[in-house]
Amino acid sequence: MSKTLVRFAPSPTGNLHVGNMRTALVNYLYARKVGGDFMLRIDDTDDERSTPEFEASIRHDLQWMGMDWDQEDRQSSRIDRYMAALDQLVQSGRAYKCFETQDELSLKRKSQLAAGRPPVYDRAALKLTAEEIAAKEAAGEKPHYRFMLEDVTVAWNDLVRGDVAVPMSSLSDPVILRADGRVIYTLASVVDDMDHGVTHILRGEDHTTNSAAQIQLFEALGGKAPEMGHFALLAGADGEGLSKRLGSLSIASLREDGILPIAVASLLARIGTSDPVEARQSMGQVIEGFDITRFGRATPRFDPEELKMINSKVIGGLDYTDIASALEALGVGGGDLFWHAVRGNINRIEDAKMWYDIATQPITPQIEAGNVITAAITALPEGEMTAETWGQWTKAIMAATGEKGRAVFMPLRLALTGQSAGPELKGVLPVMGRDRILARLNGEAA
RNA sequence: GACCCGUUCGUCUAGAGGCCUAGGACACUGGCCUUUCACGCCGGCAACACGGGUUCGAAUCCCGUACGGGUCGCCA
Repeated sequence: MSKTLVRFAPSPTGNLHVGNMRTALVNYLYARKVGGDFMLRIDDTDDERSTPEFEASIRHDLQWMGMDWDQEDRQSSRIDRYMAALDQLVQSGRAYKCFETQDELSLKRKSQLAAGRPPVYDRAALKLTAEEIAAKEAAGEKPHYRFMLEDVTVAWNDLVRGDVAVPMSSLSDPVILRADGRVIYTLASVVDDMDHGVTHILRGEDHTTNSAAQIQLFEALGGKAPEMGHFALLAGADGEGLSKRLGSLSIASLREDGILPIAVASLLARIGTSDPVEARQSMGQVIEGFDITRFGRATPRFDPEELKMINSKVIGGLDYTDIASALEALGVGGGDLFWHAVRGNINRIEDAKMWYDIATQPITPQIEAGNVITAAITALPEGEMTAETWGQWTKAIMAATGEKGRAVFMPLRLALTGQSAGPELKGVLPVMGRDRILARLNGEAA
């Protein structure tokens, strides 16, 4: 049994969104769970749409997510291999030249559709004689090549969908080389998977029929298809296909919204499975609980609100050492004490800055009538505000006023922060400082 | 249009003929705890898309309908 190798094979024709990232993540987790290798393969055979910028962005997003890869390759560097494979298919009679133009083909499809028939290629090119082909080529017509499908039902045991059967009669012979000489992904991918020794192909169910054709391609090339797993695609929160609104769900936009990678991983690795979605603190935990057999066949909905909630939970469990540098970059002080006070009250790390500003920049206090504030002013301990100040102070206020609980607490919160809800004041007092506390208790905008 | 897949609490799902007066998690919600909030603990609300059939018995099997997703590219 060879070592498990899976791959994520994006084409650099756009930025990663949650759907892509889920595919990448599933592959990554699968590899890590069994101690196999994870490969990044850049599928850039479509050089009209592929750009270095998109490739860089994809790499950046993957790294941001905390995914590392053990191997990498790119299709544009393997053209020779693909041409050799094509040659092999031509020799064995499985690949053939076609001369229809794209217009002719789309016209053909249209009339088939109109007649209520599946738009399957009619293999007209197979009827061409050697002379006709020679004449066309002499006239300067460039052929494209198709792979001849065997008319059987291709079946396999899918890692997530169970027994799958695709009758090939419903499929067109796939084009594998374009008239302009560029290789099509269908062939390139199979050649790569064979050469690299990919053991499992895990991708979205939109590839199911592709897989059926490619299984024949693997065999025609003298190889054997890897294990396959096709998971259901994500839908939006309203049940609509995700593709219609990808813009707002790009990884980059999530990052800008202050969503942490581990929150994204926590959700994407579990959505559509029977395992509970929980906020994890590390990729190791996500890997540990991953099980591809838990995926269902139904289309799960991806709700950005759920991601936000998970993000809040992740943040609530973060230790100061985890994000000390991020806080420093934001200009948030107060150290461990302040962070612990604030982490349960924020949805994004950036929000810590908001509470820090409330503690350190002038605000308008809300002074509630009553004797609590008066007592607070006289009872405020002298000297440096520490972690112990809050306890001593409130105890003194309670003793002086006879009030307790919320009656003591809320007036203080309103006066000190101007808000009715927020982080534990115990951790806020030290950064606020005695002078500002006193001023706010006196109703000054300090 | 054809073909494939799907449809169980708001959400993700468990469920492979009697174990289901349908279980869990998240969300929501009531209470307890607590020097607010949160956490934690205890409780509650809440679903088998619809219609036929098979069967002593169906969420589970069959047929149909509706709805959703996917595929049908010289994209990947």
